[in-house]
Amino acid sequence: MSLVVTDTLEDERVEFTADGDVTLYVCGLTVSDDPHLGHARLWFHADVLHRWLEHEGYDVRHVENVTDVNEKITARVGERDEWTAERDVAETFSASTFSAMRGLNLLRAEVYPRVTEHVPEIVDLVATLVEKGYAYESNGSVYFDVTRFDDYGALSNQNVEELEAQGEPDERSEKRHPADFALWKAGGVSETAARDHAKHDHGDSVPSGETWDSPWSEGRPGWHVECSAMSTTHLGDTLDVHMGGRDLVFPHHENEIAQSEAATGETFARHWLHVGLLEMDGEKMSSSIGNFWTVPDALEELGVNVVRTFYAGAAYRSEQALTEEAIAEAEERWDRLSRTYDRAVEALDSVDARAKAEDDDLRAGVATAREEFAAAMNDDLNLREATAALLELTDAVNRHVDGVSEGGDAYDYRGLREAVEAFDDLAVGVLGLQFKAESDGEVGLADELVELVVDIREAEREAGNYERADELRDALGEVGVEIEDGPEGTTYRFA
RNA sequence: GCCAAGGUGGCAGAGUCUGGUCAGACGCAGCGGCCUGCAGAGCCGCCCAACGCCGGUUCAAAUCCGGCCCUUGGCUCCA
Repeated sequence: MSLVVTDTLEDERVEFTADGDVTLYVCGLTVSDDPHLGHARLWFHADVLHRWLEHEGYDVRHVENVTDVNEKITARVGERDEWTAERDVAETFSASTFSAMRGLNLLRAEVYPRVTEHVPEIVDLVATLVEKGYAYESNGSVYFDVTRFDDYGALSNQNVEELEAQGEPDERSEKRHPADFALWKAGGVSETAARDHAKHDHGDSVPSGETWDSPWSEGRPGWHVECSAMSTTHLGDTLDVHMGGRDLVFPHHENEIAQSEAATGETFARHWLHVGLLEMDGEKMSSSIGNFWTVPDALEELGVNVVRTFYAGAAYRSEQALTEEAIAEAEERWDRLSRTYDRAVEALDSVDARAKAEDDDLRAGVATAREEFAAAMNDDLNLREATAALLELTDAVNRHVDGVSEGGDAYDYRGLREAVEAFDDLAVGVLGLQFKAESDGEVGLADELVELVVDIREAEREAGNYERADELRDALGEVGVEIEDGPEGTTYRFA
């Protein structure tokens, strides 16, 4: 079975095609602030695509840029004492971005290129475009001439004639066509821009940011050209997949196509995948609107597994609303998966590998879950359906374990092992969830103490002192230990 | 105004390309049962109910065509 994806350029579902190696470029972050859950949504879906392609036998070369040259970054210079230059601000938020990515359990990309390290490549690309007649210099700045590129607007279905002006008012007079966009801008960040984007008062010393030498002027690279230069540098002229947020379709990605294809004459990207925006209170989550949850805060409050389960609840191409209900649902789904995984591992630990009992329901459940998971993933990465396949497997596992503890047949060692392998392969390997259960049999001090309390409570229960027993259960609950009384005694787990 | 993505049961979310075989699966919320000292977890069952609106094509439309309404995004920095 092959993977079908929704391609923005083709405007429809298309079969994913690539040879054994897949080049994946993700339009990354401008490091001017802590990343929020909207950014993380793109990362998550790129990560799951990466994981699924590897699962299906592809070698994935994943590159994600870090935009560390931007007027919003410059605008924050001086906000803290240690931020004396644009690079200081960028460094702070690059660090917080990478830390957030680790916290989200994202597979590492091969390279995280930065604009500051690719200025020569950017200048070369701009020079090529000028030589080929696709760009022109004006007052030391260089603009892309959209009228020279026939397919301009194909990605976003825009008509060049109807486009409004791109860029700041002061640069419009330098352009031949209002839709032309900057490849290189002479000089530093304008005082207006630095003041507009600032979160503090600059007073008299307004930062203008770093500038670089070029054939046209001492200046700064345009935003769109960075991605073209960096993706080509690391992944070649044609990308297999280019991913980004839906809000970047126009003008950013449209401009990338124009620059790259004008320069190389090759198709820039075979597949364009756009991730829908995360909404909060009916509008998109955005730093500039202020309705955002930072990744560190969300991880602290919900944990990586709930966050990832939440994202898996909606298709990448759709919008997704972040609501209390949606989070509660994700918590329930995750708890259910993780409890069942723990039960399966525990049962597995308690049986002899030579155990011969067979539970056809369990074994069929594993096979079905694997088939349905794969079918869902190949159907345009339908993660909710894929998760549903795993949740159906939890039913089969629970039925089996319940059946045994209620006096039925013995455990089906092989069936349980296959179930745990399926969870490890799919939930852990593809969805990037992390189960806590370890079957190493080690007992730590915490376990011994909890068992001590559980024993005391058990004695109270036997003596009929339920009030006292409930107090102990509540007390354990407060320190994060869940107690469950079952047919075969009391079990506990660290929540 | 122009461009794009959507509008399906209480919520969430498939199906729309390839008209009929599914308005399906999973989950949340709700209801009942088993189990239980209670709770939780787990299992089983229920949930009469929904295809934004108006036309058209067709033996047949959630699915195709036309018009309209609404939501979100883009057209300025934006994942």
